[in-house]
Amino acid sequence: MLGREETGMTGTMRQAGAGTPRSVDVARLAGVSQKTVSRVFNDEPYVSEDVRRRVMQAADELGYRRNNAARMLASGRTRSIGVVTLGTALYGPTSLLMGIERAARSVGYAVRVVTTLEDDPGGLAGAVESLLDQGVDGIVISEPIDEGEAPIRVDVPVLSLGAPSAFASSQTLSTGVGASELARTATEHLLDLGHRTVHHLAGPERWYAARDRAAGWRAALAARDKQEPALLQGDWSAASGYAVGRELAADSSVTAVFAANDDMAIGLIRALLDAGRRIPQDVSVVGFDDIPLAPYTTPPLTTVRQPFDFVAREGLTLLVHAIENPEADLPPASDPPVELVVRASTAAPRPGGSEG
Amino acid sequence: MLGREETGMTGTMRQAGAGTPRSVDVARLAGVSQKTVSRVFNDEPYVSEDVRRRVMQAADELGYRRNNAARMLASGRTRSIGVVTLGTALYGPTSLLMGIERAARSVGYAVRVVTTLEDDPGGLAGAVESLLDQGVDGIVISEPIDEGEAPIRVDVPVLSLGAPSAFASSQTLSTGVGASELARTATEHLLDLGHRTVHHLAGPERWYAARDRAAGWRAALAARDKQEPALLQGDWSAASGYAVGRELAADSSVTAVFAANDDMAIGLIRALLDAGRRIPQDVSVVGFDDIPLAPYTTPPLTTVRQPFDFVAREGLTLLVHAIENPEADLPPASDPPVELVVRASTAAPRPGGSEG
DNA sequence: ATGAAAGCGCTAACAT
DNA sequence: ATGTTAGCGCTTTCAT
Repeated sequence: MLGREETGMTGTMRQAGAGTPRSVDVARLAGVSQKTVSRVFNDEPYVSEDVRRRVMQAADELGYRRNNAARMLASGRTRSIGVVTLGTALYGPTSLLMGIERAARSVGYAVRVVTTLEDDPGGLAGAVESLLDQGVDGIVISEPIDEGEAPIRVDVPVLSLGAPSAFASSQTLSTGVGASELARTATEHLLDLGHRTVHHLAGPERWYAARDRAAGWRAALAARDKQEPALLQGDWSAASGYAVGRELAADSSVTAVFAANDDMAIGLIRALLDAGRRIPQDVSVVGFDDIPLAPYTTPPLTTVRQPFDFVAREGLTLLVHAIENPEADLPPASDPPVELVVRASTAAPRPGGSEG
Repeated sequence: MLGREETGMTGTMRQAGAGTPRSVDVARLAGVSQKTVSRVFNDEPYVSEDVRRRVMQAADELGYRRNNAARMLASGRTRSIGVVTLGTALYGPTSLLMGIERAARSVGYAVRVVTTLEDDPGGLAGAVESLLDQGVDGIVISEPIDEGEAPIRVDVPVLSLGAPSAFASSQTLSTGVGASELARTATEHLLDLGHRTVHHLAGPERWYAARDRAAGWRAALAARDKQEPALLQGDWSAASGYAVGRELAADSSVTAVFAANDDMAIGLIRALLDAGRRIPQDVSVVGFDDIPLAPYTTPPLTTVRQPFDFVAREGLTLLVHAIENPEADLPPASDPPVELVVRASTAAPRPGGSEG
């Protein structure tokens, strides 16, 4: 008594429901071989129209659905990519995540997400480990932070969105949002308005995104031989912008500040306003991101728009290319559009009013 | 010549790298059976400390990692849950998503994400289908929309975050953020201040979240025998709040409005301000969500805080319970805390100034 | 406390 | 154009 033929009730409940149909069941009903069912579902060539139709109908009738685990095991591919992103509702990272999901689904890839906390040491490594355990064909690290760790070896292509990657990988890709150039444009806008110099309210030092923006700001200043004020340090939050703003309000020599994101710009403006300084008459401020609220703040915020969707789509295309053509060269990434959105938070400095 | 023993190079490159170690390799190196390796990695009982250590070391040495596809196939469980969420960076849905991921990971579940576009008919059904194809043990639908569709049959537990679900499922769960009660609190705050009545700027009708808030607003009004003004219709965006605000500005009889989210409240305020009305002297407005920017707007926004993290964690706990105890009753959900955050956008109406 | 054997439901290679 | 066969790397019985 081996009971080999009595498969059907195998003890444990399989795939959420005991009577789930298999491809063999479909094959039997359609009067073809199991392999043919597989062919139909994978859109392989050499299947007659007639057979294809019969198979589809049988599948429909039974409510057949391919078992992904079996596919993964047999093919060695998961058709899914993992995304490591910050576990907060920040506009930038979130926009990137949504863009990636959309792009991934459109090319037949599923998305697994793991979040990190900013103050969790080794969080990135843990997140990547977890994705590797789950099984993914590629990984995208969105807006990475410099954790100063030893590189981890990863066997799948890794796309770093917004920075160089700390992960050694067979293929390490990287796309930027062109943050540095965007930052430069923002700074130049202020300079063009006639400001003597521009202060910069930066994001946390460990973020590559923050460094890029600071670099762009420096470049703009240097190109016009402007004096470079001390960097103002924020943490992306409006609260940090507010804190910096309170200090800045006392210094009447500052007439223009470029904040590394819109949230900080808004916090900064609130503090300045509370201190009785007028925006933009007394001080101009430009943000970064163009969040949906930017046009509605007081005053409406001048900012640079980050092409999140563009970057997400382009990055994902690169990653999928690397996954599916392991040896091939990577297609060059095109430059994202730079867009400065001038609203009401910037103006020329008051003549002669800039010196305290 | 069957070559059965020559396994090792099986033609196609398996799992991103040909030489990936299997559990047999670990077993061999540790001098135990393959099953024992499995035992160790699953924390099963009846493994001696000595053996456990040897296995772990061998695994470490080889860089062994369990193959998830094989585990899923053999066990019939994916240990992952799917999340359907709106593909935008809205604060609420995003916060829920992040909260769910964190909670899921803490109990050993991976998260698959699929986004929907609001104007994509049948988007929800498609998203759920896609998750089912990928293989998930449970599904959470975050902030669902009433698509008026026929219910779809799903074989896994479904958790609806913020609304009744349109999916027939073996177990359909549902947790609310207590939106209705929150809305009621917000409205009462305005009434307590002395306003004759309160207008409501609602979210899109198809959203259950919008309906809940409107219901809470109505209840508060009814409880005090206040006249119920016509509903103002928005779409969650600040832009829609702005549009409504422009119309409202002309009507001096409105002194208090409760917006269904902070973004719309901010757009509304911008329009009112642009029209020369003062906030809160001429009109009070309260928002909903308590987004991080709320304290920094002009004026700082009075709003009700949604307990996203609480709801996400609690909902996920429920879902996992349903997954792992298919027959058991569900533990009752505790009520989320209600929190009104009073800032500067609300005040008592000017005496006698409320009639145009 | 440990091991041997038998699949899980597919895809891949090789027929035909 | 379609079928046959042999795994993919685990977990699950069931022995011992």
